[in-house]
Amino acid sequence: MKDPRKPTDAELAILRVLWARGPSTVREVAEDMDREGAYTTVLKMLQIMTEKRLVRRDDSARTHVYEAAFSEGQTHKQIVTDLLDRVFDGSAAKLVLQALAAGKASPEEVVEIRALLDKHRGGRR
Amino acid sequence: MKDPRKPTDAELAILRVLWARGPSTVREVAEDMDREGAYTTVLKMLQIMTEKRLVRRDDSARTHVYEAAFSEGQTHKQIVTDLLDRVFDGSAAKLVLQALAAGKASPEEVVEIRALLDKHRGGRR
DNA sequence: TGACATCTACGAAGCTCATCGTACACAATC
DNA sequence: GATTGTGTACGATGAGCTTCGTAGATGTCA
Repeated sequence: MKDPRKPTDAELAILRVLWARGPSTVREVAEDMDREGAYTTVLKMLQIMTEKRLVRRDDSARTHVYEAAFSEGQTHKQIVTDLLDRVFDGSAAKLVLQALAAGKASPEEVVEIRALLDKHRGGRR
Repeated sequence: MKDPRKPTDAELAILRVLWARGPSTVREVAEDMDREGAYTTVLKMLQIMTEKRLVRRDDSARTHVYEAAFSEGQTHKQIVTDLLDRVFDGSAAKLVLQALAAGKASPEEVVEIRALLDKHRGGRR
């Protein structure tokens, strides 16, 4: 159990549903993931994620209800921090450079990013 | 073999050495990674990475020489693109937001990022 | 040539992830 | 109270990753 907040791909797929739906049962999560016949898979994943403390389980009723233990923002931040350390020598600038170089930023987003920077610099003053 | 350009952690560690050193032998790579008694491990990794086309091998001499198949920039871009799609709904702005929120960006880097943005907008015109 | 160093190849083992089948508990319904 | 539906628990499996030991080929040097 290295870092409890760095979910795998399958875990992330489930977390996405939980973030969107809020506390949910296994059935609800499974149905929100188009996948066929995946009920027990989702159940098992949620059980494992409970052990890992990625989700919280309310098992007071017969049908358990699961809830993400960390917010989407916290998790994303954790993922980025990890990536920064692991791949980009901790340099946020390098990462942003690649994000832009990837050509996935629309002009609107560039404007948005600039606004973020303004806010950030403001906070640093 | 899903995406040949998305290396695992151990692969990345080796690629880092290759990017820094240029074409290298197994021994050279192994020595640049402090790890103890890792010679055959590095060899095996390089063999696997050759199969995956992550590195190129020159086996004309008895001692083979390995070279990264993709540049550091290409690889980083690939990693970021993947992350963007997998985690951030393809939104570069969300990713940058988290990078800044992670608090890993120094004031100097913020300046640097701003310069990048200027350049990027210029390219878009 | 014989001893030794260096190199590649290969297989096995331990691990995590992800998936699914099966078993069993409990509730509702007729 | 037997059947059917819905739920959890758990084990097995297969894939991929990483590590390392061992075997065997090839070069070096006294």
